[in-house]
Amino acid sequence: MTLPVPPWEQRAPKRRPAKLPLSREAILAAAFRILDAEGLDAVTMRRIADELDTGPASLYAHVANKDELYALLLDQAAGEMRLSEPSAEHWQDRAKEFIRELERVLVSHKDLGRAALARIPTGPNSLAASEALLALLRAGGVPDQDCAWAADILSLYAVAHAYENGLHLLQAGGEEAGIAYVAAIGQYFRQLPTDRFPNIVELAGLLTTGDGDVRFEFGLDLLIRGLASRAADAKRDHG
Amino acid sequence: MTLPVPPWEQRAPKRRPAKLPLSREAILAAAFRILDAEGLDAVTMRRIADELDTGPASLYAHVANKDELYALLLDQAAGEMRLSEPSAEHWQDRAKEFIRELERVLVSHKDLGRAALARIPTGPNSLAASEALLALLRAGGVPDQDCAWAADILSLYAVAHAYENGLHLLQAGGEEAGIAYVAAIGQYFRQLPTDRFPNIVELAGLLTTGDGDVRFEFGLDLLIRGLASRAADAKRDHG
DNA sequence: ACCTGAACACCGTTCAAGT
DNA sequence: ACCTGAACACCGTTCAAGT
Repeated sequence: MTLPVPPWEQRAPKRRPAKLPLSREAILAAAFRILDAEGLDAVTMRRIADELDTGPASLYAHVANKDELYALLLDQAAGEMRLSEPSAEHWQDRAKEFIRELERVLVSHKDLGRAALARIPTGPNSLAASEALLALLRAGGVPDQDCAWAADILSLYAVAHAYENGLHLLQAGGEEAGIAYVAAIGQYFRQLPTDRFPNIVELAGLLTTGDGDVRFEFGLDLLIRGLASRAADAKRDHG
Repeated sequence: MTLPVPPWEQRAPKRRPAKLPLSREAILAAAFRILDAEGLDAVTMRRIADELDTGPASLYAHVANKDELYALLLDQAAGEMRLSEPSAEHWQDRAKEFIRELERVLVSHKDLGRAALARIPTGPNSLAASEALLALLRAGGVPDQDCAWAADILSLYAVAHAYENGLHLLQAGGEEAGIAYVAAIGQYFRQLPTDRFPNIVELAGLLTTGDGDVRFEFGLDLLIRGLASRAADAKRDHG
């Protein structure tokens, strides 16, 4: 049994319990909520403002612009990476784990990887991650210039893959729809004219097998083999 | 006996000199003009319509939506690639040339590479390019599954690099500004606290040396070495 | 110092109406 | 069939005004 509320105590129903004071943290938290639910495209200044019961202009007291906001999201995500210690003997495994971890964290925030493309990360968490990767590679005896460029290339690979993976996951509306889409592409390849596209037709099956993970591992294997091969060459030439 | 001319076939006297009839070709041409001058962000339905002296709604009679338009741009660009014949002995060089060519064509259209990310190309020119790449790899004796996945990974590498390169070229407002930006990043790395970021500080120079091209070649070397290494392993295991 | 409403200059896409 | 104007539901960012 519920008692009637006297008219003088009736309030407009507040959909949100308490309006927290605006802050960079609150803005980032709201941004992550939207990002994780709907993807990066939904993370607009106006949506965030909505989420915080204010107007879009209010955000600009705490964040320079949307680009800086994305950089902050990225650095916060970088802080979620679990970094491991260098190991001379197992540098290849450690490097692989690092790149997997970067990809994992990015995909866990949908298509956040897109925000990492074409940006040199300079936030504290991103720097700590780069530092760890460089340490991993140097411990393995990879030449310094290779370490520097490899850190760049390996991260680019993780980011690009994370973006593709995250977007598929998002727009297909789940893992299953993504698989169905790839299967449909396979069918499309199979029915192409054999005289013009013999290799595509013949390899249609192989082109569309493997989920994101095994394809990711394949590229990772190529890159690390390449690095090891160069490191071996350098050792031979030098010593 | 003359048939009546339907109203829509009657030609209105053209008051302005050069208004071509709308067509997919005219729309694509206008889109490329904007793209090559200002980059992908400027290629909006409304800008294209402006360029063609019409309203944005008119474009939808020729193009399903903006996403299809981007796919068409991409396939037309793929048609600009110069493809080479397979060669068993020189498959590594041929594969490298292919990836360089893909990157070159994309960068020649500013940041068009972005439109290639997270999209499986299905247009005729893109298919012809994929077909050529698969032929190149198979001629070199790369195992079929490796060919299939490598075609994907190598293209992803070219596309991701082209996007970064194209964007730097665009937003820096030219080659020189881009170099200045990288140099500034180098200075930033150098003044970081040595205790927290020893490797970044020490490698600051190496991290920021090399223009886009030599960094691109480095990654390409890693990938092709990796492929060759796998191919050698497969040969050993199998024969 | 922080927040706000209103405005500016844009978007992609739809739809009924025109030729 | 093709094209159009107007509208809808959005954007990022600025700015003068408020507290």
